[in-house]
Amino acid sequence: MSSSSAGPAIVWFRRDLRTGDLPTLTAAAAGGGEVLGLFVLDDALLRPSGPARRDVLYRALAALDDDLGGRLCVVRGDPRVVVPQAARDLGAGSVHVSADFGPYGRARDDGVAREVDLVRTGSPYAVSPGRVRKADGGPYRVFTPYFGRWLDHGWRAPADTSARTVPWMEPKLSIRVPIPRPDAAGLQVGERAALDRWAEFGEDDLADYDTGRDRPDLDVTSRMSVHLKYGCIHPRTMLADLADRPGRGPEAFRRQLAWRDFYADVLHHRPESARRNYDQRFDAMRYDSGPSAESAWAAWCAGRTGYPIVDAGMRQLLAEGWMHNRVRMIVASFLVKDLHLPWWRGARYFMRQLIDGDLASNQHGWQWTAGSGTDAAPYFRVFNPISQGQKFDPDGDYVRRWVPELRGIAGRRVHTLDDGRPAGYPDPIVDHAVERGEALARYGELKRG
DNA sequence: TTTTGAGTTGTTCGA
DNA sequence: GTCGAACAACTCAAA
Repeated sequence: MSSSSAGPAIVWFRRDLRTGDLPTLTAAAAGGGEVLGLFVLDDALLRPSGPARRDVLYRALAALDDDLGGRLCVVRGDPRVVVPQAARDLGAGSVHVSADFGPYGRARDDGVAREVDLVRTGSPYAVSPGRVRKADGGPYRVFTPYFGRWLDHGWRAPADTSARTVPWMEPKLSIRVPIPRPDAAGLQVGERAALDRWAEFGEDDLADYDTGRDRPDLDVTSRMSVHLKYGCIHPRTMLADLADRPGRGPEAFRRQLAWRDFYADVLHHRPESARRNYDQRFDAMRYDSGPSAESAWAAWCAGRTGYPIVDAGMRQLLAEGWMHNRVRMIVASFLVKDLHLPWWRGARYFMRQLIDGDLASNQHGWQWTAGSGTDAAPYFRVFNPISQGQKFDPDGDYVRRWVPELRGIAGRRVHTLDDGRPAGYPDPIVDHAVERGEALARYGELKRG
């Protein structure tokens, strides 16, 4: 089959909900005919997403539909069935996608490709998984050398954006369903919102990103993760801007974009590591179970552990569907090393709650904390939730923002609660010093085992 | 071929 | 209060 067939071309949107800097669209428009914009609501992906991320998806779809002049065609079902059906109904010559490298996405796309002419152009990454290799051809397991090759690799300049004005086809498919439209109030997502936020971050906080990014109280991170999640902006667009910005801040931000690519690369080479320990020696790790473990789990989820920085983070997650990265590490360390619960429970909970939940970054970030991943933290690196709070939320503003019970306590004493706990705020559910020792003992067993 | 040094995100202890 | 050492084991690149 060939993309020069008589019928229209289909652009099947997935994690690329934009029209600018979109190679898929350029490829589809090259045939000169009409283009149908298609999105598939796939329950296999929607179910584990949780309501907050589904809401963001619907917002991004609504924005894309507006950009297409109301011509985005949304259908529901298994893509292996409905995409070929759409192609048949329209007599489409080809279906254009940007490549998906996740375990589910790859299997799904291989299935669709058996039925239609599926043309993969580009991916959601600056450097696609599998393209950065060691001299011996194998994948990297350590970030820093990966980063060196990643920088050498470079990325193509932003694609021609004139394809924005392709002749979008009227979506007259019978299987079309309406786009769920959340309230106009709330988080702004979509291509325009992503570009606006990126410009705002570049003006306000990028220059000091290297130091400010670790301070949850200051709230000066980019908050671009949610826009990257559904491809409302491509990292290539951001890297092109960063190239004109010297300094430590832009450099630190470029590193963060490389981490996103690194973890996608790791997952690409080891798809089973989304669910299982990357380092299988950790399969022998002892975890707590039973009623007291479940009650600790419930306290962690609800933000009622009695450790202020942990509770602030978990409550921000519940309220915003987002948590500052430094605090993600603190709460993850607490679940794994203070409560002795398995990383994948925390990872699954994050994937349900987070609006930016990205499988590769989330699962491997958790494995980094647990020590079972690539480039993992040394096992003895156990975060102390009180000193982490004092160091990164030095005036206690972040804690007071998210834990109302503690608003009456001024300054950094909100972390130590030296003068007692306000009524209604729980006592610590565990003793950190004791559980740190317990965690080290269990890690020690792995080495001997 | 072998060796050497460095590596996102830390804490505690003793001097 | 500050400071360096110790807390493993392994990957990877450069010498």
